Amino acid sequence: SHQRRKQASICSAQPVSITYPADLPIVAKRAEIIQAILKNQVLIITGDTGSGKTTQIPKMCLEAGRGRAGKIGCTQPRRLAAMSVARRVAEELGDVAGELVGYQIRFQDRTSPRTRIKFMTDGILLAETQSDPSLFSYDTIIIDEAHERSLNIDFLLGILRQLLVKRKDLKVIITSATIDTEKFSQSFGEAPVIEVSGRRYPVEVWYRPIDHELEDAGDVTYIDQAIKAVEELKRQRRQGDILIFMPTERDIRETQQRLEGRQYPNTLILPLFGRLTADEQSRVFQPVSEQKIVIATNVAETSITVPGIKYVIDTGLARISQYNARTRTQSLPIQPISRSSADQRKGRCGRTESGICIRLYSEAEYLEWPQFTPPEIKRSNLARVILQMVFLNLGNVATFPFIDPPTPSAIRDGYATLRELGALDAQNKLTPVGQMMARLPLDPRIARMLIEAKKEGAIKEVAIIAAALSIQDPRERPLEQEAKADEMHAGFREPNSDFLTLLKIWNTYHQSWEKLKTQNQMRKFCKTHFLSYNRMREWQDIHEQILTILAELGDYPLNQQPASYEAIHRSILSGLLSHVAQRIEDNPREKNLYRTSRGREVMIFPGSGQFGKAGPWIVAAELVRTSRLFARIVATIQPEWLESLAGNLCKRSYFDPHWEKDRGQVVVFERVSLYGLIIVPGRKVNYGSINPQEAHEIFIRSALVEGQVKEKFFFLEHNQRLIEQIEELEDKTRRRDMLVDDETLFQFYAERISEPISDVRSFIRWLKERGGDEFLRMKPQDLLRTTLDEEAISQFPDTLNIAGTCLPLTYRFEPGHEEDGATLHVPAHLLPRIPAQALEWLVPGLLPEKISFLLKALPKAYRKQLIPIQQTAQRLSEQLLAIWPGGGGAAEEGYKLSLYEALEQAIFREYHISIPRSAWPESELPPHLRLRLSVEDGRGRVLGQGRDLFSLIKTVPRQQEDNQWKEACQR
DNA sequence: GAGCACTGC
Repeated sequence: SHQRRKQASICSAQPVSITYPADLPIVAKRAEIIQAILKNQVLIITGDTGSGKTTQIPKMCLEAGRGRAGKIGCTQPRRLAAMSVARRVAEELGDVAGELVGYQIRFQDRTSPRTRIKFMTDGILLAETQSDPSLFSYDTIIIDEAHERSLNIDFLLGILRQLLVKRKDLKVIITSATIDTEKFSQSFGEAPVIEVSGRRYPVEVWYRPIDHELEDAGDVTYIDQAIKAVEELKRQRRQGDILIFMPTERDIRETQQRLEGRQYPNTLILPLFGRLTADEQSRVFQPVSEQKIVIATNVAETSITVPGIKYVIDTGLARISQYNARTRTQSLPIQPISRSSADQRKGRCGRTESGICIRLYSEAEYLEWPQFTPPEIKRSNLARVILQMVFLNLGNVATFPFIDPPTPSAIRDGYATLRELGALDAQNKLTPVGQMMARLPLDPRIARMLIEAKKEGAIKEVAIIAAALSIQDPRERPLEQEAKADEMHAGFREPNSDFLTLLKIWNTYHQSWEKLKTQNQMRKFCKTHFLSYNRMREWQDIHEQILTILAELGDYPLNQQPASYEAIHRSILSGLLSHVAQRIEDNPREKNLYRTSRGREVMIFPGSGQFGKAGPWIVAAELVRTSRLFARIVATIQPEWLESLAGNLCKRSYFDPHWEKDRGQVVVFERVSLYGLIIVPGRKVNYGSINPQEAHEIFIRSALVEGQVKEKFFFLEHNQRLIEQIEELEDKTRRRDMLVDDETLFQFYAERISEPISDVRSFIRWLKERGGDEFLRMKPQDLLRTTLDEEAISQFPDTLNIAGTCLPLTYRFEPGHEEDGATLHVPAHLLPRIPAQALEWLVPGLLPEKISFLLKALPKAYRKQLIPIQQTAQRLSEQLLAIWPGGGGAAEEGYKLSLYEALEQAIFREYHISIPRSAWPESELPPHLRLRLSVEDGRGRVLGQGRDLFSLIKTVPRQQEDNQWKEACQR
């Protein structure tokens, strides 16, 4: 039918006649819409894709007198749409795109000063808010496809809500395909809603739900169910094209293979998903005589419109990106879609004639599903949005008028990410680094890499890599040619880093460009190397854009020398510190399993050049959870690089602080971890600089109290001598209560060493400043717990006078030890002259205990007569001590009397009791109550030891008299 | 041992 055109003249300087294609449903509402534009600041228009809203509303704005004080800006979610819509509207206005009607997308600005209607991607408008925060260049803004609720759209809508208060002259029109207008209307002060019907044919819905019991048992899959649906259509000999929605590429390939296996006559089966090459994708547009069965992912839901679809088969499933702020993990789970998504899929047929939508789920399930897919802002890391907001001074994120405000935890996580990248300081204020990151059209992590690259002198390489990480992988793996593609790609592979592999692709491509110089030749080059020409161009464009901005920022010089592996990867790491992983060593069979931040287990993606080849530490450009958590684009790194890059993000713990004599320093083991990964297991560091007070205490205890120092200190030697003397007294008197404990020694030093010194060098310097160590020399009263009992000590002589010679005595107080008690040191030649009685008489200090023991161990008959034993023992001890023979004076004659004989005499004298010699339990005496002999030669060598004189005499060979003994004794 | 889809100073 012929188009009936409605004419109107616009009141503007340009003599343009505005006509409308009459068969578009929206044209019927023209007057109403123009009135609404005139009356309201905000207007919401809903209508399906066929309604003509995208092309006609801008024209109605023009007719309503908009586009004079500023342009009419129309945003589109996709570049292609912005471009093609602009061309069509220009054509309808009898213009060419770039004049009255222009468009701007990334890398392409087709507007002129005359442009009144500007189509653009929503990203462009968002970017314009950086230089024109109030969007003064527009008097009208149309946000098209607002129902798609991308991050850009939600951000723009929030900005517009704020802006409308300031700019009363600005008109905003929001268009949406769905009936979810309430939210939009409410957010914009109950703005009026105009509904425009779509131009649609009826679509019948058939529910063919999968049996979930069989599905859970693994007996049937949604692929089986989809094939059954195709069968049903085929059985009924239905002719139109079929579109099947599948959640993943794998499912598509499987479905394709199985359908091909059925060898339907006159049928063409085509896969459709984002990673397909442009050629492969374009096949769905070509008209063919066969019946087409297109098996597609979500691309076919909004991005790619497959023409002429008569039947839709919908699994009701999709991979939906999900960001979990708590675990900081991005996942791509396969999930049931929303009702609006299911309706959108259904709407992919019925555009040119009536259609049928076969749903592989029940109506009840459909009704249970959420009405809308959660907007992207609820499913993403907010770092980029927050950085922009801080940069543009848009106020508090938590109170910013988002239609669907992100959760507080998502906001916290976004801020944390930016602080970790150094874009914000601890007060969440923009840092100079953040300032630059905000200006780069890159993900904050990637922008961060460039800032580090400046320090590393690696901007040239990192700019190329940063651009590569911003695009889809340029490598293509066409169906049926995967092996060949892999083979060609292997030529680019760099041994340790997928990042360098990308760099190699770039370099190879550009070296060829130098040689070939024509676009056609480069297309060929790309084809033979299985690279996407378009993506290579996109890569180049982004690279150029990065370099332009760096040049504008200034002071980002390109390095002339090629950067080292380390420089490049340190730069990369600066943005990806939470994407570091360490191989899990307890599983040697699985080389590709790693532990990454927050204890997550991650596997190198099998498509990576590092699969099975990476080192113990890696960094990954992306961590995405699908069937498991995968690391994609991976490089081997050295953990030593991390500590300085991570700075305050590193957690340090210290263990086992101790004194090291050789270093003369208190050291501690330092463990450094980053997001739970131990990057330094334990290295010795000076504890004095970490915990000076505790280090000081350890220094005093180990170096001074225990004396563990290589260097000589006079005060230490002095104090040590004093201590030894007191210890000797303790050994003699068999007490452990004379010397003060270590705590007191510690206190002595602690009180006097006023500075928290913990190493020998500082200590020496400090002593010098103090003019000596006098004040650290102890006096006996510093070391003694009580005053000395000189009388008691005299009972333990240092020598015994035997055979005209005084022989040295030493003491030890250590029950159970062989040397416990008193030891008499005897020159071998004097051994035969030692009287056995000397051993019995022991030393005065031990005699009372010996007598007491002997009395207590007497046979009962005697013992009974001596009760109370303790008093008896004391009395006898006094008498015997009076005649103790070892003190000299009595000299040779001293030991004539046996101790037992003396005891017997005293007992008889006092108690008139005769004790026979055999009654004394001599053999039961504990060792320390028997004098011990150490037989030595002149050089101090021990020839024999023991408490039995006669066996010593038998075993020790005779020696000549030694003068040294005499001298020693006289000293 | 294998990843939905868009997009930008």
